[in-house]
Amino acid sequence: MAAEQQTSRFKRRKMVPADDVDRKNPYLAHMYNDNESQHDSGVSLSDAASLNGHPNGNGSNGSAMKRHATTMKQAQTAEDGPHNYFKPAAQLSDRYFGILKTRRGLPVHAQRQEFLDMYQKTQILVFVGETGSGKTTQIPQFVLFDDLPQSQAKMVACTQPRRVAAMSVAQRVAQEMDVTLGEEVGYSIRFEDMTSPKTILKYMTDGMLLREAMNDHNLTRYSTIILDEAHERTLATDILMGLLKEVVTRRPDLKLIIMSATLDAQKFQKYFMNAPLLAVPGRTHPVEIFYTPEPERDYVEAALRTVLQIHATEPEGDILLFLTGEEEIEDACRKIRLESDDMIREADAGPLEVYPLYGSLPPAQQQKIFSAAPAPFKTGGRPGRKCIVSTNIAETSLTIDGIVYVVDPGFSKQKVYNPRIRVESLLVSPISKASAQQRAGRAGRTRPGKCFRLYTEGAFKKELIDQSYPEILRSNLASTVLELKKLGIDDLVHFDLMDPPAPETLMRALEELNYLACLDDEGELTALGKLASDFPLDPALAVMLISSPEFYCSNEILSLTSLLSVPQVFVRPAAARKRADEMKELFTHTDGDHLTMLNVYHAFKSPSAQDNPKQWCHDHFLSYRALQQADNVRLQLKRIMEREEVELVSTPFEDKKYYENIRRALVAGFFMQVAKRESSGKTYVTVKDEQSVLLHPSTVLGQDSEWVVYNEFVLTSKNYIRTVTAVKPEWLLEISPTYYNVEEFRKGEVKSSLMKVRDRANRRAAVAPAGRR
DNA sequence: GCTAAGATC
Repeated sequence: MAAEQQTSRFKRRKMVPADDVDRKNPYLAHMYNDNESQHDSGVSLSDAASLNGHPNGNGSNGSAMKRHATTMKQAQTAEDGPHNYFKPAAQLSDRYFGILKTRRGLPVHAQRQEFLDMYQKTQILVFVGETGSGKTTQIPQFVLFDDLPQSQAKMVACTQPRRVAAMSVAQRVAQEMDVTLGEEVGYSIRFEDMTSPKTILKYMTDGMLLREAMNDHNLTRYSTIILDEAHERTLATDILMGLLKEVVTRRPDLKLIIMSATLDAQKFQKYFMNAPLLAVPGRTHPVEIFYTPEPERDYVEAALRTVLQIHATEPEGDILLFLTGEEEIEDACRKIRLESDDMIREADAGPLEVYPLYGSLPPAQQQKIFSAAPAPFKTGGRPGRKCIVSTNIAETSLTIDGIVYVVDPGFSKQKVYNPRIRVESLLVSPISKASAQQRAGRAGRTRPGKCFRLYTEGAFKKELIDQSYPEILRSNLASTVLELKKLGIDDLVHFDLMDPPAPETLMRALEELNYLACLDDEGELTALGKLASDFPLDPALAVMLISSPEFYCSNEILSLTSLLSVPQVFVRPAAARKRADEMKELFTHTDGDHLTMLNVYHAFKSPSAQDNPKQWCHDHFLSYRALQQADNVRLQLKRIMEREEVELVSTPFEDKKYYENIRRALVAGFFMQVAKRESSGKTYVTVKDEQSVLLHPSTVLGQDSEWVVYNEFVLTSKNYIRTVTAVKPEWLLEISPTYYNVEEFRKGEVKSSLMKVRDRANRRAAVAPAGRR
């Protein structure tokens, strides 16, 4: 059978099981050569009791524990109950003891004493724990029993890159500690603060901790801060690391734990003044890796072929295929379904259920990936299985049990930033070795699995970089620089980041903030800049919002800002493009996409739509989720505006300047994102950078607008500007004279055109009576 | 002729 042959084209390669790796792990050297026996005996209960008093003032159970001098034995005694150590009045439940037994079987538990020894000795600790080690749930609890934050009226914080992780881990740990979620154990994410004055352990997003740091530079509420998943190197984690590196010197009482997957632990150690490192093995099943002997020309085609081969020839087990984006995924799903139907008819294959998975999929659709694989057509027949075709959301954010086969073509969409043309865009790029490993690991969650890499072993070794570049090296840093200024970091150039961005990127950010008048010419934060940093928004959006009362439309700009900070509100399913476009026309404002979006929002908030908003959105091909989210953001921003006394005003809808005012306010924030149509008629050129661009095909704007502001630059098959609205050149000169200092423009169509406009305006001004202007 | 995913007092 052809499929059989093709499978054997994969070169077999045995992957070493995680445990073996760890035995040979040089980071673990310290485990085997020193004084671990000294703690083995532990402190006897009576010894412990003679130490300091119980921090709760209640020694009802466990032994008295001295802060930063406790032992594993003491903690375990306390955990063994019968009373809840952190809630002395409460008796521990049966469920608690059930979970406790499981917890004590986790790999981290075997090294609890070792962890305590290191934690007590050092201010900063790097902790490496692989998947399945239990680090995220257990380490914070180990810390609690030694740090005793309640005795200092402080908390232990544990950051996560994702909201869902912060929520679900907090939920789990509250159960493990037999407390109510939101009391002793809570979480804090945007739009939801699930903590109380009782809280001693708080899981939170890294962005949330960063926001807190802006108002409390020393993070005084915390006695220990744990940065989890630090290897993901999110922008917020990177900045927190730089910040905390300074905070620890100002606050000798603060302890810091950096938790990461193994790969670059030494880098963290080095960065944190050679902090000691503790490594704990994970618990996963071995995954066999296969490579293609030759490079594949068309990775999608190769991926489909591989999936079908697995279905035809491999034993029972579900398949996970990684592709790069929505359209590619939907297309692949369609093709796999077609082919598998043929296989069922012609080759007696088992049933195959195919599910797409990507972030913008409605939650109900996302949930489907967890449904059980289909049963064989008849008992004893060929196994049924499910195949999930996913973006890299399945690499870190979503874990699907039951996956035995992973197909990895080796690509993902990644953000790249080019400071020269100031364009952030998404490009399909090769993944890193670390990502490839993470993907392979998805096959070994429940039992031994196989991973088919659609590239050669040579390519894996030589062409893939070890780690993806951290986000800070791939982003426009305007909002980061503003945050750093607000964090009290004056000297950005010498701020010690783990991977300092290119000087050009920093310069661009400073320049942009200076044009936005958030920083003065000395680089100091202005009043506007301070105010802008209070909003969880990109600087351009924040400035637009803050300026909008001057244009009598802050209510409208508030709505628009919210809409621009959430995913696309227009839905356009491949099967109903025409109807979707017709529906969009109902909202179209011919002057631009911004105004069209605003029309959508107003319609959404109208009583007739609010009657059954979900249905209404469905009928009008709009994303209910996005609009709801926009509503949420709007409320949050509105509260900040009220607090900061930014006026909320509107131009009456009947006023003929209603839309014009909104368009002018757009210019106040986005004057740097303006393009002019070239005389040739089809293409546009961005001002100053002179990039040749096209209007994105989704725009409502015709080709008749000479000047437009755009919300984003997307670099896909061509250079597009997306979400565009027509503006008048005289507004540019009037609203942002510093940026539109025409003399400084490079010679060209933009310059000559703006000069004409300026001269016309000047003539008019000269003629007009002084009092009239 | 449209292409990620995660985050923000």
